[in-house]
Amino acid sequence: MPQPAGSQPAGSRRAPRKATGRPPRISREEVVGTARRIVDEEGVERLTMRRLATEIGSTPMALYHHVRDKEELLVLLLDDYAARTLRPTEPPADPRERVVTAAAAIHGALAACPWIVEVLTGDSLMSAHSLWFVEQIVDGLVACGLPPERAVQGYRAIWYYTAGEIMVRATAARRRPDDDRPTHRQQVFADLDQERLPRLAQLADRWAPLTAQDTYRDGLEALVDGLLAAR
Amino acid sequence: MPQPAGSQPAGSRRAPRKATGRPPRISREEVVGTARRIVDEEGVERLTMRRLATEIGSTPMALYHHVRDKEELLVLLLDDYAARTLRPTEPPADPRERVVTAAAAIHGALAACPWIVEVLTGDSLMSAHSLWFVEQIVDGLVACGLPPERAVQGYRAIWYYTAGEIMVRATAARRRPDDDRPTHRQQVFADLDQERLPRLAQLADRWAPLTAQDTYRDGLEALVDGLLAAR
DNA sequence: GTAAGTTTTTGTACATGTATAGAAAGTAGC
DNA sequence: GCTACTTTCTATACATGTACAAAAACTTAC
Repeated sequence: MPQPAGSQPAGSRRAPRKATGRPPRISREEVVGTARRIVDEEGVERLTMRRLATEIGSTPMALYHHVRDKEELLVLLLDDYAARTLRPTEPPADPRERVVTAAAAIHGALAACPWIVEVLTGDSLMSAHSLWFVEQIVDGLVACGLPPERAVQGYRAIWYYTAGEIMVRATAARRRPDDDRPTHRQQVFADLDQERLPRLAQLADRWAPLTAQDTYRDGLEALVDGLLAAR
Repeated sequence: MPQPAGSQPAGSRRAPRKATGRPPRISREEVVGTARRIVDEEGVERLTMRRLATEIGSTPMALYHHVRDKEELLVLLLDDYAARTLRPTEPPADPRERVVTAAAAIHGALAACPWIVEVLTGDSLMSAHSLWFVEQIVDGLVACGLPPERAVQGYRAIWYYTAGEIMVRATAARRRPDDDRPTHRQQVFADLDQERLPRLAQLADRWAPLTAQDTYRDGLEALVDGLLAAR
């Protein structure tokens, strides 16, 4: 089982006895750093394992001793990105405001980083560098009077909402520009059954501009208010 | 420009003059139907274009005259699935209940269909067969007193929340069973900074069971209540 | 009949992620 | 020195989606 290097056996902190085995020529940091440069300069779609290997001066399969697979590499990139952009700020005094502000901060960071959808998994947000914001959300909900279990549930709801918004947004943006075929939505709205779906038919022409608006914050506040209202 | 066959020129309804060009040996329906069978029997990961082609008795590239690419094929599959499982039912009288019921119906159908995450795009839900439920949601929100624009916003928020939940759920389930490395979450929770993140540290051991619970409906109701509360 | 035009099908080729096997480069024990 | 062991790296191979070009099978115009 190839142990993904990087974290040396945490047991013996001192006495760093000489490592055994062939000495590495590349490091995980070098892999992630170079990958970051490629993504920054040319976009995530140009990041291939072969490209990354030649850029580093190695071979594709050598990378796999430092990252488990490409997905893990992308998660590391996301974490790296979060570490650089998500800076804790002075939290507002009002606990509800603390929740909203922290969620909006996470959302803003992710929205500015359009390629993450490929890694937007359940655990993605749990990177060490975003935990402070999670803490703000959970703690804010508790401070508003929710019992801890409900606060965790509330955090999860907020995360679902946030991740879903990011995903839909990114998918819409990923549309190839030279894609001249009509959108699925356009297609469907074209022949609406006025009898069966009167409300949608009535809103058909206003649908596109309405869905183009950024209403993340409105929905977020509604969700938080709903969570805080005792049921 | 290869016109994706299937919809013949809608202009001349009558006088179905003989089609020109080489007559097709396979149809879009056959492609989708066979794909559905493969997915049903062996799972979506076994659905490859080559496999599908040989199953039909054709060649991989021939498929591309009936579907634009594999993603479109998956969207067609999802639509087909929705058509079979999403049956309109008698909507509740209470408009708020109508909203919640319709959203839960969509969520239930998607949750039972674990492979859709690969297609869970912005437009995916806009398939013709799910529009009735969208109508229920929008109409219910309007009936609760929201102006139409706010109702559309509300529908979008509900969809973000729902899609996010499905995505996170599916990603968690996709974990390969023989994956013995610790989850990212476990990793992170292992060394929590008690000083900086007291709330999370306090909840660390309860986190896993809490996030295993299905709380979709609670969050949905909170969201709907928040949307309905005039701000 | 033949020629032109259109649509579908086929064959070949490429880029990609990554599995697998073995070579290379070091340390420790003798 | 030599052998055993460990870790890292290299070479080769495969499955996949799909781009591209050419062939095949029709209809229509002459």
